[in-house]
Amino acid sequence: MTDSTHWTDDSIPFMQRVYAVVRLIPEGRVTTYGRIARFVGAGRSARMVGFALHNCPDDVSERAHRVVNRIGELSGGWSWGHPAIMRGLLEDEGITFIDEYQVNLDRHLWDPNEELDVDQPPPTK
DNA sequence: GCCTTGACGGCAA
DNA sequence: GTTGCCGCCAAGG
Repeated sequence: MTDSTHWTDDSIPFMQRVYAVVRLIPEGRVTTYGRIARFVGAGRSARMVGFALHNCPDDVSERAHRVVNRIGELSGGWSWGHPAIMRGLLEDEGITFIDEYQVNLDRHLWDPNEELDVDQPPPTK
């Protein structure tokens, strides 16, 4: 395939790659910033992932609550106004928590590196 | 145009 | 095993 658009395509803005991954997060699953960063070829730039989501469009914001840090904690829960809102959304999707604001990654972790293929181009919305 | 901050992660001490 | 620092890249002041 002569796909000019793949996950590690340099012609695609980093933030846009992050948005694409977030949009593909299945309902009832969670992922981490580091996993996404590594998948898009950002390596250790997990910080950018969070920063990208801070300026994300509304459609991505709808799925951003499924993105947590490496320990499954609701890092910037206050970005939605209150972490309880985020927790409620996750619980409604069937996500279980090992703590008040810490999800059970061992049970719901969705790793793009495992579930997706770099050769499979994003929707490129 | 330069410096600081930022939804984090990994490694070193 | 825990705490702290540095690194990553981008955007705002």
